[in-house]
Amino acid sequence: MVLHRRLDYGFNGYQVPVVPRASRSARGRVPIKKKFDDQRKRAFEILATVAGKLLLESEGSGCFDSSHGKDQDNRVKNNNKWETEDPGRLSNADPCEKERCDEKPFTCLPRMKGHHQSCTLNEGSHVPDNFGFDISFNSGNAQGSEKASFVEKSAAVNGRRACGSRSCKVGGDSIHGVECATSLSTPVTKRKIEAESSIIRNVKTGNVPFRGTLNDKMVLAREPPALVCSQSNVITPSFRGFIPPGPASWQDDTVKVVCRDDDENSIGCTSTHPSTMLKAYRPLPDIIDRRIRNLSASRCWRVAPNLFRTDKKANPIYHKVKTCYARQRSQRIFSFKRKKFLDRSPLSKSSGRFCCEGIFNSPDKRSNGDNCGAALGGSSSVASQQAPPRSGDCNVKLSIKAFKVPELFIEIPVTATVGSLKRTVMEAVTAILGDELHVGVFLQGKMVRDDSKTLLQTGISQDNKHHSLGFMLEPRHAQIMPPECTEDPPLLPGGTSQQHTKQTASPVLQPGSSNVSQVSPVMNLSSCVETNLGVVPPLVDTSADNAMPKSQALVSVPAISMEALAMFALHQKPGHSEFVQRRIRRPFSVSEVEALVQAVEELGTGRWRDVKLRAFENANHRTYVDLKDKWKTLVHTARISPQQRRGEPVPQELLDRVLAAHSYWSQQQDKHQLKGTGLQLCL
DNA sequence: TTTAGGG
DNA sequence: CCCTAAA
Repeated sequence: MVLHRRLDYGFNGYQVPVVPRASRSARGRVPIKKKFDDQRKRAFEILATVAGKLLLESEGSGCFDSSHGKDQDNRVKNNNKWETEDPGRLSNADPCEKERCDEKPFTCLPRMKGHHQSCTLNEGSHVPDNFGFDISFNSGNAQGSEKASFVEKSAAVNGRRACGSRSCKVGGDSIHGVECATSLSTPVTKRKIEAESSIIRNVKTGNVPFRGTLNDKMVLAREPPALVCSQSNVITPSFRGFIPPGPASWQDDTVKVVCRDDDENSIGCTSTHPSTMLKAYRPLPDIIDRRIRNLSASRCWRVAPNLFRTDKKANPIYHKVKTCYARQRSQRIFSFKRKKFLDRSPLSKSSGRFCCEGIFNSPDKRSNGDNCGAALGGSSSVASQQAPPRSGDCNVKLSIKAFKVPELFIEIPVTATVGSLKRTVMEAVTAILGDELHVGVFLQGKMVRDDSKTLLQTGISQDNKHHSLGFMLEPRHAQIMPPECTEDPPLLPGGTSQQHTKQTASPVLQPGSSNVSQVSPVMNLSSCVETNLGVVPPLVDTSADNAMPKSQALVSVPAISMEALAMFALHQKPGHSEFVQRRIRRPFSVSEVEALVQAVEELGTGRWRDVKLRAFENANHRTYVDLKDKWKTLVHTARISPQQRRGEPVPQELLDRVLAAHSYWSQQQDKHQLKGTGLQLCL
């Protein structure tokens, strides 16, 4: 019996504009211990950093445009203007830029109360301290408070305040500054990214002036990437002039949306649900921004040291940042818990690879030598821009305009809210991006699988083919293991299946729905299977305290699944132990709650280890501390009014049992205490 | 390591 | 969920 008519949305790729952000290394001092809100944010950060670096490197000497600040002072002044969100700044800016912003192209996300903030990087100028990168999606209509909060992020530029949330342009791409990074006097061309990884180690800074092509890119950027339901493949932005005549794979700024329902199991069969998809698409920037915002928020103190060189009076933000710094500092003792982290972090124990390290810095042949550097130094997906090879220098200059993200399938009940849909899409994308990323290269629509081939052999080095070179982000183990998309393995004791059934019947977007995503033939990604075989990717050591799949590209609706997927998207580079990651939030399902209640009823409170062993022995992601915490919240939940409860509703019956068990065991505890006291008194 | 409790 | 004192 079909409880829900489900809609399957296949997102045949997202455009992930490459937006640079600051490199950790350039930031100078890194906090001894820094906890990130979650791994996904870290993944985004990494991605953004990498991508942005690539772009920067490729664009070569991209620096701040002199028109926006011929010297530092002017630039800072401009920064101040940005900070005050003076839209009039645009009047002084490149007309194209203004136009671009007015038309809300994807590269010009509304930020900070709707004002686009951008500047242009040009050769010869410098990157301010808080020049940063982040990722934004191709939605020009991101709204709301998420953006505004960027205003809160501030940083110092060479001792002067500057808004940490600016948008700049690099070769047509927007750069949303998030935080402090390099020294002001550090030209872009000098900036390397050794800190994050050695990705660009071999990159030769492409000294390709992009001015000449800037407008071309702008033309491209001008068109909002409306979600167009078409049969075309995903398209990353490309130069119009370079659009290959070939099959739909290079249509402009379109994102294929494949919509399915239960009657259409055929992968290739697509229908269109434009309105729905547009809605579904929109939340992405919000999410991303939230991630970035949180990220920057979590780090706002990191830039503080620079601020101490500033003049308080002249820089109100100084206080804000300093306050933030002080507060965080007071809250956290920056003790470094690397060991703890390593012990707990699955991936850190395993591959320990940086997200893209395997791509750019792996020992294999896929990226070594100048070819790698060249390709990366300018890696260009779509908006490739190639300088004529100089004699004796056959480097390929590329510029990654955007990454293609693997196709994504979502199944969601028709009864789900739009908000659920948004969240689902977001989480799916997040999960993908949060995974251990692998960069796929496709040339003229075909994936280049042979990593050992040289660019020359592959044809990438040929000018006339450059336009069809693309980069795609794909989960590292996408081809290796079939990801699970079901809820956490039914690790609960007997009776779980019924609970799951109960859960499935819930109209709420429920994890237990056992959604099975469909295989994406395009991406060659495995489908989710309703098994708990625990297939282990060869590259990942699961001896750590988890048995969860680590790589999923296709994601089904369950939020928990999404969380689970993202959970292991931890890209930890050995030695970068400051990246202490917070575990992903994984709300307890009703069945888990039931199992917990049952165990506590039997064992009592205060025996969390036993509870764990009894009811969650195989749920490696649930520690006894987690169970204890959950019980605590359950008790609290049971005591508050149903209106005040949030999250997935717990059946009242369970909550009653919680209260009963809690009071009972509390009594028992009291009795024991009294007993002990009495004994002591007697003695 | 586990418990307990604050954040 | 995190952190940590205390057992």
